[in-house]
Amino acid sequence: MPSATRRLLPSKLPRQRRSRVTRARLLEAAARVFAERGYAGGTTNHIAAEAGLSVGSLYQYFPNKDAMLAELMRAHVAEGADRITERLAAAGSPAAPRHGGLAARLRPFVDAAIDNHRDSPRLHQVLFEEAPRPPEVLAELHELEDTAVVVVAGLLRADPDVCVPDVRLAAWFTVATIESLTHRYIGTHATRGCLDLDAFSDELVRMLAAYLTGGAAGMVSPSR
Amino acid sequence: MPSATRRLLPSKLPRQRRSRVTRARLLEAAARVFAERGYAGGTTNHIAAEAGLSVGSLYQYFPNKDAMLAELMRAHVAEGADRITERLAAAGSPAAPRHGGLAARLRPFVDAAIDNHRDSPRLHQVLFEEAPRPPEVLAELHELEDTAVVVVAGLLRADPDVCVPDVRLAAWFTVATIESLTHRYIGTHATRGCLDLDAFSDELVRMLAAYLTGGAAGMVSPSR
Amino acid sequence: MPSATRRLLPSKLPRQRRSRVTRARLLEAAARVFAERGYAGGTTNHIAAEAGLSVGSLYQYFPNKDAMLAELMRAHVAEGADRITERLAAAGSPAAPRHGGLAARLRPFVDAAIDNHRDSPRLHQVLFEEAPRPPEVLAELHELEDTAVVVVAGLLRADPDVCVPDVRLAAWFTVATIESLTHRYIGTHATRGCLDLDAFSDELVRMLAAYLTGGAAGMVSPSR
Amino acid sequence: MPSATRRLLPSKLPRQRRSRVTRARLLEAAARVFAERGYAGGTTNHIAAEAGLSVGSLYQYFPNKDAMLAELMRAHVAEGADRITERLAAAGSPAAPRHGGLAARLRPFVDAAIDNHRDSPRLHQVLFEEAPRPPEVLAELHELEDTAVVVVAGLLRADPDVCVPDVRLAAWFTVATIESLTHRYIGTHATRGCLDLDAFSDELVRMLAAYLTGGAAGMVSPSR
DNA sequence: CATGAATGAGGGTTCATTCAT
DNA sequence: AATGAATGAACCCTCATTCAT
Repeated sequence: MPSATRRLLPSKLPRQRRSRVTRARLLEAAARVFAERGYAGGTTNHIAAEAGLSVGSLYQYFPNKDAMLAELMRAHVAEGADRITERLAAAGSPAAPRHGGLAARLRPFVDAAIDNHRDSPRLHQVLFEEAPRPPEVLAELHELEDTAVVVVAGLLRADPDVCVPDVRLAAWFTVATIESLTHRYIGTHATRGCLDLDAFSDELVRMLAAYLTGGAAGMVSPSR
Repeated sequence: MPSATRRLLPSKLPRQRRSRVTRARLLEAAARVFAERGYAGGTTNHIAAEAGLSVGSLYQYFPNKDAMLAELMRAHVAEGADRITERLAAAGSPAAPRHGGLAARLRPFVDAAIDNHRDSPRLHQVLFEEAPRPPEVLAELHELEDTAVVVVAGLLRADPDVCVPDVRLAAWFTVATIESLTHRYIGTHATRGCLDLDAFSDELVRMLAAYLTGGAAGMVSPSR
Repeated sequence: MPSATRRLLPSKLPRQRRSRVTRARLLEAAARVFAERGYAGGTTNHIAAEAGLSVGSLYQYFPNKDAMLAELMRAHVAEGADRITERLAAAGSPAAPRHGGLAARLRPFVDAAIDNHRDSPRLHQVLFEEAPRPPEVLAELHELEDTAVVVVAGLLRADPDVCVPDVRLAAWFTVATIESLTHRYIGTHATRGCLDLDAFSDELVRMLAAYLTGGAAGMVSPSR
Repeated sequence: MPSATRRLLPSKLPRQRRSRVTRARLLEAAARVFAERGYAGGTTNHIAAEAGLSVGSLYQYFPNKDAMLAELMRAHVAEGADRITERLAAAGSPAAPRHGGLAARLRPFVDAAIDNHRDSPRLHQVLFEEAPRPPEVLAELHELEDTAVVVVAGLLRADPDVCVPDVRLAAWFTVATIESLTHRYIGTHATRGCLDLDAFSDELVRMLAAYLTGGAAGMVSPSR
C-alpha cells in the first residue's frame, strides 16, 4: 500500500483499536454488572446499557453471555498469575530472599493474593463461585493451582527454615490457606468496612511461618 | 382456637404431622435437586417431582423458591452448629480437655467442620456460594461465625498452650481456616476421588497448633 | 382400583382427554396460523393466541415450534396415505376394478390427491415447500412416495390396458403427475376462484390413460 | 442532467458500468447464498461477504433484502422465457417444425424446462417455493404462465396431430406438466444422484404426445 | 389439601437496516 | 461509494407462580 493511499485510510488502525476499546468497554461493563447483580441477574441488556451500547452491539463482540463470563474469568486468572510473578520477581531481585527468613519469603504470595481480591471481591465471588464455570475454565483454574502448589513445594524444599513431614501436602496447605483466607477476609470484612489488610497479612504470614517451620522455635533442619 | 373447635378436628395432630413430613420431603427433594442441578437449574417442578408431588402442592408449603433455599440454608447452619456442640460435648465430657494438649482441643472443631462438608459438598457449595443469599440469611451466617469466633476466643484465652498477640484475630483465623480449608479440601479432592480426610485433619490441626502456640515447640504428639 | 374410589377421580380420564383436546386445538391453531402467515411469519405467540392460550401452555405440549410443524407434516402425510387407502378400498370393493377400464382404475388416485389438497392448499404449500423440512420428515415423505410408486407399478403390471416400455418409470410419472398437477391446479386456481375440479380430474385421468395405454386408440369410454 | 454537469463526470459511463457490475456481483452472491442456506438462513451479511463487500454497500444497490429476492426471481423468470424463445427459434428455424410430428414439436418446451431447472434446482426451489413471494412477483409469474398457455394453445390449434376436446385446458395441462414434472424430477433425483434426463424427457414427451393426440395411435417415433 | 394446566413477564439471541466516518 | 459498528424490534423459549377443578 503506497503511503499516499495510506493517508486516505487513517481510520484503519483506529478502527481496529476502536473495536478493541469497545470490547474492553463491554467487558468492564460486564464486570460491573455481574459484580452488582450477580450472574443470573446481570442480563445482556444491562451490560450493553452499562457500556452505553445496545444488545446487538454486544453480540458483535461476544458470541453469547457465557463467553463474556469466560473471558472475564480467564482475565482474572491470568492477572492473578501475573501478580504472583511480579511479586516474586520484585521480592527475589537484589538480595531479599536469603534475608528476612521464611516470613519474608512468604510475603510475596500473600501480597499477590491480596492484590487479586482487593479490586473487586464481589466480582471474584461471582466469577468463581456463583457463575456456572465451564469445565475448561475450571480445568484452567485447577491447573493454575496445581502449578502454584508445585512451585511452592519447590520453594519449601529449598528453604532452610522449612520443616514439614510432607512437602507436597504442606505446599497445598500453604497455597489453599493464602487463597482461601484472603478471599474470606476481604469478603467478610470489606462490606463491614473494617478491614486492616496489614494486620491480616502479618497474621497470615505468622500462621504459615509457624506451620512450615514445624512449630519448632529456632527452626533448624529443613529436612524433607 | 377454642376447645370446642378442636374437638371437631380429631385428626389434628396427625394432620400436622403429615404436614411436617411432607414439608420435610420437599426440603429433602430440594436439597437433592439443588445439589444435582445447581440453583438456577433446579426448578420448582423438578423439586416437586422429586418429592412425588405437584408444583401446586409445593406452593402450599413454601411461599416461593427462595424460601426453600433459605430454609435449607438455615437448616444447614443449624446442623453445623449442632455438630460443633456435639463434638465439643463429646470431647469435653469426662476427662478429655485438659489432656492431650492444644491439638486435642482443636480436633473437635476440625471434625465438626469435616462432618459439615462431607455429606454433600456440592449442596453446600450451591447453598453458600452459587445461590443468591438473602441478606437476612447472610446476616444469620455472619452472626453464627461471630459467635464461633467469640467462643473460640474464650477457649484460646483459657488455654495454657496458646500464645498469641491478638486473641480475637487468632480466633477469627482459627475459625476461618478450619471452615475454609475443609470446604476447599473436600471440594477440590472429592471430585478427583483422592481425599484422605485423616491426613487432612491431622495436618490442619498441626497447622493451627503451630500457629496458636506462637511457633513454640513442645507440641504434644497429635495423637488421635 | 375399587369402583368407590373411581368415583372420586372423575377427572382423571377427562384430564387426559382435555390434554389431548388442547394439543389438538394448538395444532389446528398452528395450521391456521401457518396457512395465513407462512412458517416464518407464524410466531409461537400467534399460534398460542389463536388457540386461546398463552405461549407457556404451547410449550407444555410441544418442545418447540418445529415440533409443531413436524407433527403437522406427519399428520398431513398420514392423512394423505389414508385417503388413498380409503379411495382404493371404496373403488375396489364391489366389482369396480375390472369394469370401466384403466380410467376408472386411475380415478381413486386422482380423487385422493384432490382430497389431499382441497382442504388447505396454502397450508400444504407452507408445510411441504416453504417450511424447513427436517430430514426425517423428508425421508418419510420420500418413503411414502416410493411406496406409492411401487404400488402403482404393481397395478400397472397387472392392468390389461396398460402398455408401457418401463413400468417403474411410468409408475413414477403417474404418481408425480397426479400429485404435482393437482397441487398446481388447486394452488393456482383456488385464489382465482375459478377451479372446476371435475373438469380437472377428468382431464388428468384422460392424460394418464392415454399415456399408460401407450397412446393406443380404442380406449373404452373414459366416461365417468 | 445538464451537459455542463456531465462534463464534470468524465468517468460517468465507466462508473455506471462499474455500478452494474457490482450490482450483478451482489445478485450472484445472493443466488449462491440463498441456494446454500435457504432464504431465512441467507442473511444480508452473508450475501455482502460473499460478494466481497460490506452490508452498507449492499444497501446502496438494493433497498432491502426482498428486493434482491424479487430481482432474482424476475431474472430467473426472464431467463426461463428466453430459453423457451431460444429453443423454439432453434427448433422452428429451417425445416424442423413440420417434420418429426408432435413429439418433435413438444421437445423444445421440455428442453427449455430442463434448462431452467438444471442450473440450480436448489435456488429455484428457494426462489419459488421457500421464499416469501411478493404478490407483484407472483402476478408476474402467473402472467408468464398465462402467456405460455396462450402460446401453446395457439400451437396446439395449429397442430395437425393434436386432438383434444378443450384446447385451452390441454394447453394448461401441457405447460403445467412440463414445468411441474421437470421441477419434481430434478428436485427428487438430483440429490440422489441418479437422474437420467434423456430418459426423463423422452418419457415426458411420450406422455404429452399420447395425451394431445387423444390417445390416437400412429405417433411418429419420438426420435431425437 | 392435591393437582397440573395455564400464565406471562422476562431472558438470550438474531438480523435487517441505518449512519457516522 | 464503501465501510462496518451500532441499532433495536422481534423471536423463541423458560420457569416461578397461580388457580380452577
